[in-house]
Amino acid sequence: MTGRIGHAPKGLSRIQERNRSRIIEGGLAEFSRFGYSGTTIEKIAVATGMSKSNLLYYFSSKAAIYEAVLAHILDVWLAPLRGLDPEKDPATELAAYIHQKIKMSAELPEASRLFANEVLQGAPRIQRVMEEDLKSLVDEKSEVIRHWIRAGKLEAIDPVQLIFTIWAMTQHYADFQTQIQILTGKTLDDPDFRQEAETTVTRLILRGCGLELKDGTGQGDAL
Amino acid sequence: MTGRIGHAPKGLSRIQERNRSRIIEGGLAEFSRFGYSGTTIEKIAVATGMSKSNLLYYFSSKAAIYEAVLAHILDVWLAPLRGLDPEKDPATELAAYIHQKIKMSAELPEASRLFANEVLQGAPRIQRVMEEDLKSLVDEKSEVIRHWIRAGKLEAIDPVQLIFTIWAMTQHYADFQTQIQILTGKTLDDPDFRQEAETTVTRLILRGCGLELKDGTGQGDAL
DNA sequence: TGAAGACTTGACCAAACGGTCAAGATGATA
DNA sequence: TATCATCTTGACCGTTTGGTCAAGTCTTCA
Repeated sequence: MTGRIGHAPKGLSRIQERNRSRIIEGGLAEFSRFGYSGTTIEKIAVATGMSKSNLLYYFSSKAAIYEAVLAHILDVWLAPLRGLDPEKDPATELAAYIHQKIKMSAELPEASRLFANEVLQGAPRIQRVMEEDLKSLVDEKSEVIRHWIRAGKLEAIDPVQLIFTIWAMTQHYADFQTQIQILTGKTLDDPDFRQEAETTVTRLILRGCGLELKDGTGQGDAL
Repeated sequence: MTGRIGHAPKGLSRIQERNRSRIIEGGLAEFSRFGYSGTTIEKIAVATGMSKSNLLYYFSSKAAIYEAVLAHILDVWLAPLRGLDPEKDPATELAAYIHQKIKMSAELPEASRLFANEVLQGAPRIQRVMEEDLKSLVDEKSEVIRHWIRAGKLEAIDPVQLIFTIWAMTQHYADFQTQIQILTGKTLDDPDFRQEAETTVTRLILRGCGLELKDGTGQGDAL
């Protein structure tokens, strides 16, 4: 009863750190599959190998787990866009951005699906984050794209529309994985399919902006 | 007790027809907003102005309502792709297809979100439909695209990837409406924004395929 | 070693939910 | 108007679910 945890970010014991991580991991798996309402604390407990009561020792409620999961993946999910560098040339940067986004869809499809689920339902729990952090990030990167356009490095195109279409195409591979697998038998786990997806998206975006990519494949992996 | 309804498609009374429609309509609104698990029969009842018991008079279970909703929108949702005509030229046809898909996302965003929700969760209830009807439709239309490519009317591109990217971009405006509204303050309800979206998507797709659109705007509305 | 906290759990509770049922209201038909 | 099938509803039931609690186990450290 004395061991109040609440939302203290400081002084997590080894056990707390480990168990909170496990819960967030299991929560991500369940929430991304079944949505918020379709997920029960009990199912997360089973997924993590812990008891339901113990989950509620570390998080005060189901909603608290959900929010922790969301917060945990938000930064990593937005990282690629943050990396868009106005000093480099747009073809390289856009191709790299698409590469990163495809990579995220391949390696963290659950994160993509969780966001999709959340936004689909009106983003009731991350509205504030979107209105503040995401909005300012998108505004900032829109300005980068406008900078390229003003510099004559890029054809005129609405920056926000450009960002939306990149999001749409890349995340589609994670969000609609089931459909894609049914129709093609493949997912982004298949290296050939993944390369084909990346090539297609890159081609559409770059050409749509009047750009050309020098090197056909094999972009660097570094952020 | 004698008035068995079950799944008899024949001989629906006027009242039955009206009430089943209302339930499907209300069900679409609720299921698309909150997902299957997040929707309660009671909420659908309130939305339709009927009692919970009465809903269960017309449909044997919540799952039955859900399936009726799904079935109801499936045909109309796939209609645009069915219209892809191999005899006409690809630029016109692809532009028309994108136009239709944007139109659907604008006018039936709930249908788009319902499908997105369903697929996101592994398509547990429409897997068969996708494996059979959708797969054969996509196969057929992929062949149309390949036909264009063989005839030299279209650059070489993977037909399935092309279809996926069109789906991704157009449906994104419905599925992520909340996000788009937060970031731009607009939705497809805004005529200017809708035109901008359609122009952007059309431009990316056509250029990506090495095509040009003669007429900039104002495509016909007819199917 | 032993005490004080941190950690874990099973039993339990109230609310919400899907679904049943019997009884009443309404509409069609003669 | 009388009759019967259709339609509608409130009361009710069993299950599931989020969350509480008291009691027990394990860690840590003097």
